[in-house]
Amino acid sequence: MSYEPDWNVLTQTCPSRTSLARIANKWTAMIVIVLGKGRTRFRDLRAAVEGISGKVLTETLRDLERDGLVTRHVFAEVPPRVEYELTGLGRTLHGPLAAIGQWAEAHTAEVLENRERYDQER
Amino acid sequence: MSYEPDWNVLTQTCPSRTSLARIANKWTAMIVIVLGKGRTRFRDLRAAVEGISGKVLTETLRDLERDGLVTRHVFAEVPPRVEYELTGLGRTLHGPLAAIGQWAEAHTAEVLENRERYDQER
DNA sequence: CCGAATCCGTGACGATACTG
DNA sequence: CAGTATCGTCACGGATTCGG
Repeated sequence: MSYEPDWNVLTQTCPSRTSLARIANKWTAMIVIVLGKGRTRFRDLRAAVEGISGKVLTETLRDLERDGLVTRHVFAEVPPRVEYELTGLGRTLHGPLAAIGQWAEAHTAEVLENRERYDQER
Repeated sequence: MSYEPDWNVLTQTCPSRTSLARIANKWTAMIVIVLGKGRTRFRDLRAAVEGISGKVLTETLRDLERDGLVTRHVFAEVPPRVEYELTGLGRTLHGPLAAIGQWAEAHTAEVLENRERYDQER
């Protein structure tokens, strides 16, 4: 794995920032977390990521496919069936995103307390 | 460190999802990455996170302060000086977010290739 | 001069209806 | 069932102005 130290997400024009913007968002995180469990059908993905609309799910999956993080498997059946799966590249992203999700779950109690204290003080 | 298995970012109404939404965004990631280097003045933060507007930086820092991830130090000077610093809780988030940033920098070449291939095929 | 508030446009997101 | 299309809404984000 070659690393390009020239690329810096903090630099405005660096292409790496477009990658950061794509992966550092809640829908991408949740989708990749679910896909980490294995190949998943569109319908099940939509059910697992509670609250996501079909439109947003489709769009996010398209973007992930375009970036080579997800592969799309279409079955010529009626009713149609489409399954999504992490690519090798996508699997390298699963760990970091899962860590973010786990951080959120593990520290929410503390965060909620902090919010209450902050809101009371003002 | 107690972990609450009941909390699940995939559940629509779970409070942990509000935490996820806050930390899984590009501005938060970049700000926390910079603050990981140490206490930083607002002006320098704005310069380091290239392209961010003053308004967005202020708002994001307020939210991070509210959640207890960042402390705000105001100096009664002219011109004014305000410095921001990660809290203990904020430092526990630095690693995961830095990993996301490093992933973006490390895999952008591959992502760009994938995008070109995808766009040519259609 | 630096930090923050105000104003306002744009784009993301959700809901609905429709097609293959 | 898996999208696509259209539209309405609203939060995000940029430019500008204000305050100290």
